Amino acid sequence: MRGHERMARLFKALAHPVRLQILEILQQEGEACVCHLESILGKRQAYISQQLSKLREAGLVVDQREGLNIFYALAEPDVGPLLVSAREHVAALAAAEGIHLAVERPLYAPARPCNCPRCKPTLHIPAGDETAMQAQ
Amino acid sequence: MRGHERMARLFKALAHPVRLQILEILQQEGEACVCHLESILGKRQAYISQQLSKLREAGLVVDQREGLNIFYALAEPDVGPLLVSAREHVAALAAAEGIHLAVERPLYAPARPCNCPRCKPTLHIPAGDETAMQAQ
DNA sequence: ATAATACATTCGGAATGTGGAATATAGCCA
DNA sequence: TGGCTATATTCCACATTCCGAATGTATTAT
Repeated sequence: MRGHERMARLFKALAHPVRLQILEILQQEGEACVCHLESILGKRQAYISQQLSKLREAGLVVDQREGLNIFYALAEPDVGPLLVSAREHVAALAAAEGIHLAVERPLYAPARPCNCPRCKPTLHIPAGDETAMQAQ
Repeated sequence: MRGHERMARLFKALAHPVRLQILEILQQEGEACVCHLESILGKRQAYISQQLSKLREAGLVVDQREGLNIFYALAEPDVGPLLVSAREHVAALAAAEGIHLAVERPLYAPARPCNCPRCKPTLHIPAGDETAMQAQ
């Protein structure tokens, strides 16, 4: 397959706000189970699973079962650097429009803590704070 | 608008092989008129214009009329670094699959030289050579 | 075996993207 | 003015993606 088609497929997988959020969470937390993502994003479980499926097909994440839970993590090679580039570009574009976007990644915490065994109870920001990465 | 939606819109604009090729050509040549892109890519003029329109809406390219010709160039801030990141990621992924993709950008030349005033007749590779960036 | 939990998949209608064909517009020249 | 050239836009059929609802599957506990 041509390189451009591979790149297009990669960008297609990334062209969705919820998928981007999932990747960001995985980049920050290292790994997360589905219930964790569900709690953080406040979306239905099936919906999260659908988006994870797309990310899996694109080779962007890997999954590992551990009892009832399935933990997801960024696949190697890591998309992290690419996401950083994209964030910088978007921030620069927004700055040129006079809009300020937070460049640093937001700290995620589940709205309601999920009860998976490996869920740490350390919540970084109080639930309901959604000002990060938001246009002003 | 949320930062993730901005990023998703950016990736959506990039999620198309012909648009990626156009950006690559502009990155390499600095600027190009539509007839030039038409000659290089071997696509219909209206089709090229459609893709350029998408790139314009996404704020990725700027156009400048010069007589009958309209010259396109990458907008500032430049998507170049982001494309480099993406190319590296795709190349690393392909390498992990045992497939070799050329990482360096291919040199483009029109199949038939177009007759716009600023078209240089320096052809880098003979017409018809399409092995660059192709899986082996 | 049954139930419960955590996650995945399938289905279907609405929305969006794709690309061909035809047509429109803008600038140049006679 | 009219015609020519370079580029843009509109229209349309078809394909794909999105996301809610329902259902399926794997694992653990009782």
